Amino acid sequence: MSVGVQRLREEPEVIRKGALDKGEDATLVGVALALDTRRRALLSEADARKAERNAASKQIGETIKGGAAPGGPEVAALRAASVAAGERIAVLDAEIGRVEGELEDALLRIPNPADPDVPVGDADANLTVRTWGELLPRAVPAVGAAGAADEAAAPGAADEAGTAAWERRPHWEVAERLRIFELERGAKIAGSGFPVYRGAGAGLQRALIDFFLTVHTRENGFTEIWPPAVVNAASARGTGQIPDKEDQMYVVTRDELYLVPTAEVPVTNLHRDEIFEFGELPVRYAAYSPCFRREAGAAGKDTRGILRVHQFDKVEMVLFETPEASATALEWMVGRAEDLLRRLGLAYRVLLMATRDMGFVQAKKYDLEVWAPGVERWLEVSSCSNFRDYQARRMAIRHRPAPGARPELVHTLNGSGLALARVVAAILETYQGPDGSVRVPGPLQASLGTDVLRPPA
RNA sequence: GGAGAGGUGCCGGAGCGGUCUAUCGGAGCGGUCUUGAAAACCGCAGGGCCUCGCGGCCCCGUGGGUUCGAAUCCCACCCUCUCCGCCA
Repeated sequence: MSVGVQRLREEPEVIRKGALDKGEDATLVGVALALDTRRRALLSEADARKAERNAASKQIGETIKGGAAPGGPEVAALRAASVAAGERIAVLDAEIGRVEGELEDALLRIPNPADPDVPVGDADANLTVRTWGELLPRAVPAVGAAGAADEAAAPGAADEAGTAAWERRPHWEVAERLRIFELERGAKIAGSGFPVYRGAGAGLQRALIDFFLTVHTRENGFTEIWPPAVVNAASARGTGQIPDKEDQMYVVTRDELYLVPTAEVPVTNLHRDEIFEFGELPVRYAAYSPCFRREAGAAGKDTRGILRVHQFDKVEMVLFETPEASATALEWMVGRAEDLLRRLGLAYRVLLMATRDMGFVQAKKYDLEVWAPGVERWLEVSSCSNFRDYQARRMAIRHRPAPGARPELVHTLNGSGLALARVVAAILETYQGPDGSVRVPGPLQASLGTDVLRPPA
């Protein structure tokens, strides 16, 4: 996870500005550069000494083979030279190790510069790229119209939309009447923030996962991956979960395993330390996984319902692209996530995140936010990013740009397609009726075996 | 969990203290020949780092150790395979 010394030497000003734009410490660029210079000087001397030692050792072998006594004066002199070089090497190697450790440390704290077309600033500078669908109000007027939801929803559903005025309820109230969440019991058996889905609620989870994966594999050309729910330390380090976000992860200390916070971690690590041959790219994976997040420090925020929980479900898109193709691939991937929301008939907007709101490792990032009319808020359901070569460098994921050519780093991207819990919340709030029923979006009807969920009598 | 075997460059597979600066075969790349292809032959050829370049250094699962010198010897750990045990 770093910009790499190569680029640091070539365009330090770009890296420096990138750090400033993201509100990070730009002085580290100078520090890293100085360490790199020192490292190279040390390396040169160490290499020279090692060459000396190798030559001496080789000569010892030849001298003995030539008939000299192994304990004789000739051999003893050579041996002394080799030992002297060895002592110097030990000192230099120790110093190199120390300098490289510091360099890596500095590099780790230099962010990936944002692409030139990313707005500079904090969250206020986020750009709304586009909005789709009708933003339903919480208060439904008396004349009965279901609005945007109708476009993709069950035909004939509008006639039940009422005559009397009413107010949409937040999703947790809708779910309670439907008896599809078991939040208190989830807290009992695991803890607060570990939701239990019951009946049609469970079916809804299964239907959404299946819908997303089916579209991705059959229409979008993704290869489906069903990854482990835990990863080892090397993988957690590969995508940068440790050391930066260690507090966010659940750790199985006994076996040194980490519960995955997103399928990005296991799936991106699939190709760690590998070289794609010419013509193998792009490689595009879609993967479902449960996602575990401690959400340390988030207590009290969004605690109602299932907006912020410790375990949720998500289908993730992970792309390995050539450097030339990654910019286009990001736009394409965002389009794939949008397509899912449209088919579900959920209003959403696409935000281009500004430098200080996009994260340390992303070069460019879009957020998809779905409209939840029951709470009248935008909910983030997808985050699609291009990391360029920043992640790939740490994981040594490379490709050959031409047959037999030297390997170069790939570009990695990933994006949610989509995160379930908030989509469920949006569905419940968008498609609810005054009687507590919820119409089922078209793509999920076959799987659920009904076009409407009704509260039990 | 127990016993045994093994981890070498893209793959297969030698090497078991000093011409190993890692043999050989296949795949790969370039070339000769050919209308084209195959075959044959010739050449190049793993990954990383330092260097303008010449060239040098490092990597034989990982990390330590012994030695003037380790793929080769010693220790620890990891992984794979076979058998046994246990078990969705």
